[in-house]
Amino acid sequence: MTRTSTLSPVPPADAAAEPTRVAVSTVIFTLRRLPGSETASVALPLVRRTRDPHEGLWALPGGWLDATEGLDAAASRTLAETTGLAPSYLEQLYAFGAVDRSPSRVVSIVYWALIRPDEIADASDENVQWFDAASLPGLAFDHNQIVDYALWRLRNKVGYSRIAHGLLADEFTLAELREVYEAILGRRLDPANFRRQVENSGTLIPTDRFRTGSHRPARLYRYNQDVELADRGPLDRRQ
Amino acid sequence: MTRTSTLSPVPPADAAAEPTRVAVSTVIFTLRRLPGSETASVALPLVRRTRDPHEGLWALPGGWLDATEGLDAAASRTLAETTGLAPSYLEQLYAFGAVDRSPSRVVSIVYWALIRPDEIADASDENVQWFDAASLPGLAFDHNQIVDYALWRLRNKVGYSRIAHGLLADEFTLAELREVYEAILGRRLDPANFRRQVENSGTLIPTDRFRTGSHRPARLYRYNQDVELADRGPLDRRQ
DNA sequence: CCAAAAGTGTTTAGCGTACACCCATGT
DNA sequence: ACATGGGTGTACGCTAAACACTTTTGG
Repeated sequence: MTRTSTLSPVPPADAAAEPTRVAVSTVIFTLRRLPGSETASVALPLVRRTRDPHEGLWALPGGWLDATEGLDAAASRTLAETTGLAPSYLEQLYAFGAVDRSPSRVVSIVYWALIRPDEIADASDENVQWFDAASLPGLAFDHNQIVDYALWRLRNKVGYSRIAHGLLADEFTLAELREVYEAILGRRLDPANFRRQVENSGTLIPTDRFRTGSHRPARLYRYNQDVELADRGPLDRRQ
Repeated sequence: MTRTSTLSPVPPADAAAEPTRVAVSTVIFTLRRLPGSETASVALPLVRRTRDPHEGLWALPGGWLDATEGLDAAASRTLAETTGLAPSYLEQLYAFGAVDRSPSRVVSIVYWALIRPDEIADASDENVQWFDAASLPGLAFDHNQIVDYALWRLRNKVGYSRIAHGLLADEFTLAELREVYEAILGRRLDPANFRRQVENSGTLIPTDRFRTGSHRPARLYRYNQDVELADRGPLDRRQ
């Protein structure tokens, strides 16, 4: 038998009868401080489905891939169309393609994203609602599984990458940065050790300004733009 | 404006005129010792394209996603059909979907895989050929970029995961395991320190048997099946 | 003055690296 | 016997963690 590349120009005709469609969804995280809570927690927006399948259930924001746009662009577009949000960080998470994950055959390219709390326009839209990541309802499709995986990736990546900055404004105190880490990791960090670690990492630039208001003023820091925020997949890899 | 999930049951009609197709490809690595070389090196099989686009160029093994199979199954199937290989480790790498990566619109779900050298049946197939990963020719589509990314992921993952075992037989000496690491990382490792690290990791079980043949016999080890080989994405995550 | 957060210093434990050294086998 | 890889011991340097301590503000 002589084997050749099966990537023929056109797939078999029978497959074209009910083609597999490509959707793009995004798990977008932010931090918020629940009223009466001491600590911040991870939250994400969900969109109520207005059609079958799973009409009425909450689902990840997303939509169909357009023929004229790349995957990243599709993620940004569908996220904006469904929620009005524009993430400060966006990275591909995983492609989900189990046969039974939807009544029709759908392959979903899922992204995960971060957004700063100050960039969230509180849209008075009853079909978009923010949920605490730790206590989600039953979602449409396999979206609970997807969110769990995105959370795992977030917690994992915060350990070796600078992504926590995607949740903060341009200038921030070390306490604010530490709060981000604590919310994502779900545990308290030693302020003294945290300071040294982040100072020695070379990713922060101290400014001359201070955050005042209570107790001793805290110095404000900026990102060091020379350092990559995080690996964003193969596409912006320089070589 | 009231936003809703754009995941309507059917995509727009104009998009169906020239539908986006889903392909699956695999970067499958093994180790081989080139004749006359002291060290092993990473190698991968490529398939010669027998049709346009890029007829005559070498490409990653792959094929179209079938409507009745999941993504993982499609990767295994297309890999077997094009090369006859069955990997010992298989993990999703990335979804590539740039508009201009192929003349027609194709989203490729790319996997990366490992196979043990002893599992490679040397097929006398002129359309499948093994290449040294460090010196590839110009490949079809964006496949050079994809291989580079897969190599980066391999090198990265070998640092915190047990995937190196996917390139070895059931029983192996520490020198053989070390050789795998050295080939992937591209640098020599201290035998003494390597031994301690891997022994303390708890992933190896010493057997009573030894590899003899030259100099002092070396103890053979087995995998500890209780320890996960590596994270294989969200699908076999237990919670 | 006091509370509380900002910021500094010090000690300890663990781990990776480098490297000296002994052990066991084939030739 | 000796060369060679298998295997052990040890010292050094870096970093994370724990925690005592000083500084600076608001009230």
